[in-house]
Order: sequence, then structure tokens, then C-alpha cells
Amino acid sequence: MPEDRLSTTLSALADPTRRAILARLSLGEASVGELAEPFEMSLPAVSKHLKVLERAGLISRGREAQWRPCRLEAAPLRDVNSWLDSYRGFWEEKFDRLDAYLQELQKVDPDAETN
Amino acid sequence: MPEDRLSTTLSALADPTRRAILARLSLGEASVGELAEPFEMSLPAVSKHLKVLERAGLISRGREAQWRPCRLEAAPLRDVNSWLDSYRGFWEEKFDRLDAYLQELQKVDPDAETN
DNA sequence: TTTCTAAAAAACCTTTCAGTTAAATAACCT
DNA sequence: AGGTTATTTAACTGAAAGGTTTTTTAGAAA
Repeated sequence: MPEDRLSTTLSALADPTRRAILARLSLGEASVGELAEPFEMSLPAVSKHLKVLERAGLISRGREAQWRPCRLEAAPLRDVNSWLDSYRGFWEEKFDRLDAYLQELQKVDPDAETN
Repeated sequence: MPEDRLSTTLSALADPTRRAILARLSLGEASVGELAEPFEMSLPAVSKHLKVLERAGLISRGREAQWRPCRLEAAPLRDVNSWLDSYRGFWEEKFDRLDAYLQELQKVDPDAETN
């Protein structure tokens, strides 16, 4: 199973704990212990989540004494965005149709739904 | 386990088969059989993938005789985009830094890497 | 050297996931 | 009714995910 990069990235992102970790890292580097602190799970569990994020390239790690500071990496997020971009037209069009529909409703019956 | 919506959406997207199905649907409605055709897996397997996409709200299904046409739904993709948006600044900044660095390299040694 | 702290690895368990084949539904077509 | 077509459901399997506790590793500090 040669799992493709985008799948690896998306499945890494499909976990609230991991997304919370990324959110924390968007504020700056942090050690494993610091990252684990807000969660009720064990430290090894957090360590595993970090490994998943690292395999996906979403974070990288340094070495500083006995700490291994983590930092957010931009590339995979940019890749998700590029993939998503090909659907942007689609959802914008949907939005436009909805908008037009609502405008049409107003024209036909200006007082409807105006509570 | 009250799985949150974004996690459900992302894990639905974290599969190449399911993304291929969405790509096909971005071209227009299709039946289960039509969607299954390009894949080497069994029809029930595709049916399961569709169920995952449906649970995530990424597709919806109609009824037309013995066919159940699927169509792409925009909302969850828009939601992923919104979430991603909060990181956009981050990766753009990274890109800018890289760009600045490359410009700096050129200034210092205009002939370097110009093969 | 011993001891403390930060983190990772190992071993294990339970649940979920992605696929299979075989059987059941449902709607159409004689 | 009986048969064909489209799709879902059921029952099963193997592998991966996400957690646990216990054991190692690695460096700092004594």
C-alpha cells in the first residue's frame, strides 16, 4: 500500500487532538511535554500523535538537551490547499446560486421570512 | 465518541478512492455503477465508500428508478477551506521568507546555480 | 557513578477500516 | 408471476488506529 502524500496528510489532520497540536504550534515551537499538557491522555499517546504528524511532514523536530522541540511545517498544508482549490469554483458557484435564490425570494415576496 | 464534523470530513477525504469519486462527481451526477466502473474493487466496497462520503455530507443521493444518483455537496469542502484559512498566513509567510532568501542569494552571487 | 527528567519504544488491547463473497431489496421489463 | 439490473446489507477477515502501562534511552545535574 504505497499511501500517497495527500492521503497521509489528510488522515493526520483528521484527528482533533492532532489539529489542536498544530494550532498550538502555529503560535511557536514547543516541547512534547508542553504539547501534551492540555490533554487528558498519556504522554506516549501524544508522542504517537506527534510521530503521525511528523510522518506527514506537518511538523519537524529539533534536539535541544533532553527536549525535542516541535515546529509546524507549512508545505503539506499548502498542498491540501492546492488540492482544495480545484473545488473552490464549485462551492462558490453553489453559494452564488443560493444567493441569487434568496434575492429572487425577496423580489417576489419582500416581506417573507422577515421576522 | 462524538466525532466532530471536521474530523469526519477530513477522514472521509483521506482516501484516494473517495477523492477520485468526488473528482468524478465534480463533473456531474453519477450512479453507483458509473462511479464504481474505474476501480478494480467490488461494488459493495464502492458502496461503502459512498456511505462514508454521505455521512460526511460530501455527497447526497437521489432516487431515480433503480438508480441512486450521487451528487457532490459543497458545504463540507467549504468548511475545510475555512479551517485551512487560519493557516494561510503561516505558509505564505514561509514562502515569502524562502523567496527573500533566494533573492538574497542572487544578489550576493549572481552566477551561482545558473547552469 | 548515581539520580532525575524528557521522550521514545515495546508490548498489549480494543475498535475501526477497507476489503471480500454471498444473500437480500427494490424497481423495472416482459 | 418471473427475471434482470442496480444497489445495499450481512457476515467475515486482516490490518491499522488509538489508547494503555511498563521498560529503555539520552542527557543534565549531583
